[in-house]
Amino acid sequence: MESSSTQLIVQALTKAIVEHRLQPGSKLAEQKLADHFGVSRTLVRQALLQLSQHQLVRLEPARGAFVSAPSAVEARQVFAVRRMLESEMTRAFVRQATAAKIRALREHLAQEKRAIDSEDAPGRTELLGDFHVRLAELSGNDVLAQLLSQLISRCALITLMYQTRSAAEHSIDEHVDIVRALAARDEALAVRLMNEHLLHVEENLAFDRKVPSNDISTALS
Amino acid sequence: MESSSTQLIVQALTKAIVEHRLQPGSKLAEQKLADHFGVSRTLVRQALLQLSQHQLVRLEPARGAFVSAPSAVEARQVFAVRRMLESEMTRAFVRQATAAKIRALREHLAQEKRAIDSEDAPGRTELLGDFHVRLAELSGNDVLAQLLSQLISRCALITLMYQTRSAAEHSIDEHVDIVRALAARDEALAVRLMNEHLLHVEENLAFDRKVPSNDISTALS
DNA sequence: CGAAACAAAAGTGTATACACTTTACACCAT
DNA sequence: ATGGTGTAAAGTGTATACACTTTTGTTTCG
Repeated sequence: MESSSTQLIVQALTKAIVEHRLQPGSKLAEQKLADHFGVSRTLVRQALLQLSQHQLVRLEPARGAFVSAPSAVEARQVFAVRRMLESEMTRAFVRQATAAKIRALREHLAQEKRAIDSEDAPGRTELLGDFHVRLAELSGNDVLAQLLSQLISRCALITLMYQTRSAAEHSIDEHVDIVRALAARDEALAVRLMNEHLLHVEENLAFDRKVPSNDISTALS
Repeated sequence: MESSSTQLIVQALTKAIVEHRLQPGSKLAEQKLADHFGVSRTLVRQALLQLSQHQLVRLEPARGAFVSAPSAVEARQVFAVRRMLESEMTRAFVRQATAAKIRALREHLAQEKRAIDSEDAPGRTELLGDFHVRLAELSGNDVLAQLLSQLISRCALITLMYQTRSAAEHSIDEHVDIVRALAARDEALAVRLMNEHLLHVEENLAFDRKVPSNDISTALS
């Protein structure tokens, strides 16, 4: 079992959703997606089913698939879980940090800094999220890394609506501080900074925006 | 989209896998399952796809679906994540515990005690896991509850191979202690007990058993 | 007797067909 | 004009068909 075509569709749609080219609430019609990707509805359905499990898509019986529009409550719960996982993950990282791992993180920070000037908000948000995923991967717990990766995709859906450029800069600064603490093997400080960082990100969300609808073919092309 | 038939199949298979009626490594042939549930392969495939996302099933390209047999490393990582989530969950519970919630937990403990005498090992393991899921649900974070529910299913797959009756009794005792601490609103103690409990469960695992194979129709009937 | 090669059977991967539900729109009555 | 009704179009839900891959069993050769 398992087709990589399906996986490609999942990735393409995930990217489009997380980058808000497909806006929350948009209808994802199976035949249109099938035409766009040049496959049958079968594979599209498989992909949509997966995305619904990742909570990026909502399936309504007999009505079809729609890009998720997470509620404020849900958003806060996701962030709460992230804080639980990431504070401990930070602790784990410090305990087995190596020079190579620190170097990898520093390289990522450089990438973030380069992206800050671009007008590409989705790209920025993606990179900011990737920092946390990278940290999870480097922490040596694959299960954690995969879980967190999904949670962060989910966050991106939320964050991108509200993240301002100044907030992005703020996040990068905090990432820098965290890496500094990690490099110094200062467990307590790193954990505290990570927690505060996540709280700051959450605080910067304004849960009172409109969600327009969108067309598929323009968003994916 | 979304069929409840598919969901029924997922639940039936999840139960069978978690209770070890379908043993790790067993082949899950689509047509056999389809015949058994009286549906077409289409719905079975959807179910298997979901189960693979829950890590209860492994899909091998062009070879089919097999019941997962988590490695020792993976098991330890899952437990590590559980400790991260559940210690914080315990903290959250204490902060908003009510008499009703404590009562609900006590009722669950009574159920566990009743099950301890039965020969039904899968049933015991299931109940022991349910305690943690219940706690998550009562803690008020749905996202956490759903995540933990999946992790615990995954654990059951592992645990059931090794859990002895004495270990089960031990777990129940620890559950009782935890609830006592929760009722006393003793946050620090409850968190500590939960952490120790999870460590004990993990310690009791012996990662050196054989995994026999199995037939579908007998296991599901 | 054992191993390699081939053929048949079983099984997966994807597309398509068709029933049934929802949505869109035009038409009619008020 | 407006609101409701009926009909056509579009879309989803499930089954089936068919190509292609893997597995299995048999036959043949060493």
